Amino acid sequence: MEQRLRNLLEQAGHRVTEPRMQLIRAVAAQDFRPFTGEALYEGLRDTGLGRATVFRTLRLLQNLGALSRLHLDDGCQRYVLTLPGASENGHHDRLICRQCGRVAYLEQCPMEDSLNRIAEQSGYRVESHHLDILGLCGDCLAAGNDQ
Amino acid sequence: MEQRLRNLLEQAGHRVTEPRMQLIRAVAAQDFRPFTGEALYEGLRDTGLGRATVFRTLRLLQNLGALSRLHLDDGCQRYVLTLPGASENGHHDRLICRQCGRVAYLEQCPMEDSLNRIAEQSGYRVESHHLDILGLCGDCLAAGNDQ
DNA sequence: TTAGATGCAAACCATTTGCATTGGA
DNA sequence: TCCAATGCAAATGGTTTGCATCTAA
Repeated sequence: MEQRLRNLLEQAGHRVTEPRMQLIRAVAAQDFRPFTGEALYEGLRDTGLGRATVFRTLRLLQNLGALSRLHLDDGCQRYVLTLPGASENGHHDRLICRQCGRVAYLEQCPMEDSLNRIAEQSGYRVESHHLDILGLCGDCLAAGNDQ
Repeated sequence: MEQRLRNLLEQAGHRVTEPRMQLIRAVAAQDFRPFTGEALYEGLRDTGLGRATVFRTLRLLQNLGALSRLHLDDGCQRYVLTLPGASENGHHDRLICRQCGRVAYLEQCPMEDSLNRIAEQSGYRVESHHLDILGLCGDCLAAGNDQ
């Protein structure tokens, strides 16, 4: 995962700097658990990374398709790692556990069949979509956190 | 629409005050076009409404189910009117025109069939979901704004 | 060598809060 | 009457910007 992010930077013509690698390591360690820029900055504070660098680099990684934002009721300031290659079809269909926060990606888009019908009925030219499914993941159910 | 919002307030035991009615009129005038709290405040500034009242009341209307937030790339600070009764099933499936911004609601949830299958395959207990479809509406297509 | 990246601090912007005052039920 | 709602101003929180300095390519 670190390698993937590093490659993304290089291939887009951005420099691979020490601060960026430090951030990349921290991001990779989150492993599909959402995080805020501020939280990441806190965790990297002692390495000397500046707040601006953290936010700038997160935005960069988002633009490169490696991170996406989560849209929960408390706002949309959380980032999550995307699945490699998932950005090719332009969207991410996600399952989000409201208990532990972990994000899983649907391998297959459940909307594909519906989109043509929706376009027809609505008169829209459908370009993309954004689907988040909320619930409790198997682990949290098993742990009895199921209320 | 104004009446609907007014009723929501009353039925929930909130007072129907002059400032709130002024805000409700402004919100109703937006007619499924998204708006930010700040923009609404600007438009109401000369009526003497305070910023805090605007934001407090918008949040109240959101909690009552009359407004929901839009989740676009530039953040999620935009509100839109919901369809009356749409909050009963707990979610809103939307079509959003990226040109004119107008929001349309899908009458029928295109996910219903898929959700059971997704729950089964993922081991999640699916509780709700959030679907936004982005594209160009018929009007904008007809107007030639189609690039 | 040199544009791109960094760190710091200050700026920014939307939103929230504290508090004394007002007004709807 | 009396508590919910208001307006103001100040605080907040997350994010961005300006700028001098540094460093990867």
